[in-house]
Amino acid sequence: MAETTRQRQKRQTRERILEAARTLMAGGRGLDSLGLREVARESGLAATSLYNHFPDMDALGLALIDSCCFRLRSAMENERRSMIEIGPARAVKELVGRFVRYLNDYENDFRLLVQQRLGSHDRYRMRIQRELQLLVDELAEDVRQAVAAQGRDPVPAEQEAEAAIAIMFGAGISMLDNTVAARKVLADHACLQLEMMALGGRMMAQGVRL
Amino acid sequence: MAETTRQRQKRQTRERILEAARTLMAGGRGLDSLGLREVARESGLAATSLYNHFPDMDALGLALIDSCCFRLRSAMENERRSMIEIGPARAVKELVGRFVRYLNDYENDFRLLVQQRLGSHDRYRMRIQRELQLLVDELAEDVRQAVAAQGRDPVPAEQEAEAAIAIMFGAGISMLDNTVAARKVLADHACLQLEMMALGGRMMAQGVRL
DNA sequence: ATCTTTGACAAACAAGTGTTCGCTGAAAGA
DNA sequence: TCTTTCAGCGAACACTTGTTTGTCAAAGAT
Repeated sequence: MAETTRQRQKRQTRERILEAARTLMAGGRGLDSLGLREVARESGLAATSLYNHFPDMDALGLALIDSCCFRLRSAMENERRSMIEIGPARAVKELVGRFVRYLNDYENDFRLLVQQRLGSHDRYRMRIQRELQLLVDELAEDVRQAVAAQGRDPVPAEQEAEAAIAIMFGAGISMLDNTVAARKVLADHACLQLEMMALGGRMMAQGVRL
Repeated sequence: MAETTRQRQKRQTRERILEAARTLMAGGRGLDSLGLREVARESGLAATSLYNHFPDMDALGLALIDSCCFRLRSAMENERRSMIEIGPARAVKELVGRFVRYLNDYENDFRLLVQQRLGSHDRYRMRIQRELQLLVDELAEDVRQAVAAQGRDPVPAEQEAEAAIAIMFGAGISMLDNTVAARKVLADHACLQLEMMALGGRMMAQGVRL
């Protein structure tokens, strides 16, 4: 069934509201500090009109977070050119590269997600935690594939992935307060750290211990 | 010179204000959502009295953050029983152990720090970033000492420390939404991840590559 | 004992908050 | 063509916000 004019306009307005919220947060402001009237003003609507699109302020925030989760997933989605083909060193570089590109494009998304990961709002937190877990799982699967090709013990794959995400997000947080140019060196650091991690995982699977 | 009655009372009142703010944040609330009047009410003072202790609301927040930084430093301070003595595996366990104890004691401190690390307030952010950098530096020094005893190349010591902090903080964030009991398994994961990291660092220093 | 300092307070201000209600005009369905 | 639906709007409600001003009483200094 085709979309009626009404439906299309409503959808567009809704998008305009979310975009306005994004714009307001661009200066580094937190989601909590956004006011309904402020968002309404920025999107050129009356304050009350927002209630035609979101039942309350929380719903708006959740919609915003949802879209951020979606874009993070899309940006970090692996093309499944497995590590086996390109080798682990290049795989790390690709992973970090994707992440840096995401950060440059959607810096405020990332800020919002990391901020709200520990926000006061339970629904927001759970939504984000679930998303990050999916990210870890996906990466763990990649590690497991590469590992299987080497006949390694697959035990630490999840731990490796979890640590890798922690390292990358930590680097990302540092990058936020740096110029795009200075981020390159931070990205190199992250690569080195991830390589150490991968190397340690391989050795540990081979039975080497500290 | 001895402390006069006036000075003592003022100091105590100031402490009472900060303690009230802490109490209000105990439920997981963010610093941004705290109102001056709310803090005043909680500490049994008139709203205007807070201005006798802090020039404005931002100063109160900064004082709060400062005290959180101090407690984090105190809790994580190494007794300098170097890794050489106890071995890297036990060193990791001790590090994580200290961190978990800190987290159980000062959960809201940690929450506040991680939250405001990406907060909208520049002064807050920089204060926290500096503190975390000190933590990394300190840990890197420990790593370097252990490394020197083995005649290893000291290059990746800072990277190893940075990654280690990222891993531990990542684990800490996950722990926040879990019961104290369930945190033990997360702590074990963190230990494993840190061991992988240390192992990778050692191998890399020996020239082993991916 | 007198004078100065100062922490605590109440009142007030201008502006902000999220949300509800009743209305209007245009699009959708009959 | 007539009727229903509903996105957008202005007014209003009952708060809350950070901050300033002036007053008062207790502590410190002389």
